Amino acid sequence: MGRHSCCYKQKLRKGLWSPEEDEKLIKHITKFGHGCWSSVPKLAGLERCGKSCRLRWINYLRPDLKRGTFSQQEEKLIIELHAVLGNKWSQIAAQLPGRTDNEIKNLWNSSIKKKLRQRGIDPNTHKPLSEVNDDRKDPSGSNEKNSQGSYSYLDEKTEPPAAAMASSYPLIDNPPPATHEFFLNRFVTSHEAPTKQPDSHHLSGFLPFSYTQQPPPPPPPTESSDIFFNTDSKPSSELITEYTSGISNPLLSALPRNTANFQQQSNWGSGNNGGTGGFFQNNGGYHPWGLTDCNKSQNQINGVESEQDYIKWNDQFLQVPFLMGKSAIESKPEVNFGVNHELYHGQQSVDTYNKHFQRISTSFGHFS
DNA sequence: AACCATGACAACCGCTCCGGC
DNA sequence: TGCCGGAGCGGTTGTCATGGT
Repeated sequence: MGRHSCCYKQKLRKGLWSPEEDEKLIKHITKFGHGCWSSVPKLAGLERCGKSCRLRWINYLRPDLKRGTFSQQEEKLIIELHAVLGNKWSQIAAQLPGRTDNEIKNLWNSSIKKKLRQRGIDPNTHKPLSEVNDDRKDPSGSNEKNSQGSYSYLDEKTEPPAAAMASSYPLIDNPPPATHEFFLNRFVTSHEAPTKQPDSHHLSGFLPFSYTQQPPPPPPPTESSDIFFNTDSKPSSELITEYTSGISNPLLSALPRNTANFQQQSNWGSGNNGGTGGFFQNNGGYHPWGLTDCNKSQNQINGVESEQDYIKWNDQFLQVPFLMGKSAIESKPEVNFGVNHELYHGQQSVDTYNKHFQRISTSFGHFS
């Protein structure tokens, strides 16, 4: 327990990642996928533990991350999800495409908590502070609605929704009785009826998506992923220049922010990339992060894999078309995993489905 | 200009879970 | 069945930027 076993083996770097380390990690994962995280540092030439590499990739380098400040809608959603799920940051993050659990957790702790308290809401229980403090009975009568007849956590004239969550959820149309019990029931139900016609395009494992007004998730690829999946991509050096010189390409703005800061503070991006293939080295269209398996031979991972193997590998990647873009979905509709239950091979239990979804969404980030 | 407080965010740590053997 | 190692999660700490005094 405790520190990851790989960390004991050698002196490993800790602390902030340098641009050079980032580049090594990105290059390795875009080319080979991460496979076993414990093997990544060695293969990528990093003096880091695998755990650190994983964290850096998932929370920062992954191309499908949505950078930038959270929108008010996102904040609302986080609050609503937190009311249901508690500090299950990874599950909350799963409902916010492009956001990481760490990011959400930080936002919660640094900002949202405070906002809620200012509004008189206890961030832990989502009940009025007064109710939490003196445990008053029947607090519902004291709650007031806003002009729209609903509660809003983020509006200035906000009243706590704890007792009236049903009417508070802005995303919910004709809501059921709110409360954790409802959601828990919903959760159970979703697992009990694997063959049931999905009532929306959303996964039903966590939330009552049938009540949401959210449109079905669009055929995935995020803008940022297009950078990597683009088969006629620009030379990497050009991309780097474009990115580091003012983010002229909107697609590139989705990339980590402080790499640009690093650029200011170091010579990263100045052309001295150590003679490597460049930051965004293209791999013929598809990049297999997250889908390697630990059985892949070291030789293959070390860059001597055959073309055929690589094609197979890309084929495997195509099994997750929602990450690949519309064309991938159209070409393989039968494996339209992640869109609804029926299309997920129809036969598999929802448990399996959810499990796979969890795994893949974790590995790849989240579809949007 | 120097110091301090605060906030945002990146990263680490400790732990649990899970699959393979 | 128990052990082990890898992956992942949530809590916490560290670092840096910024604003106020």
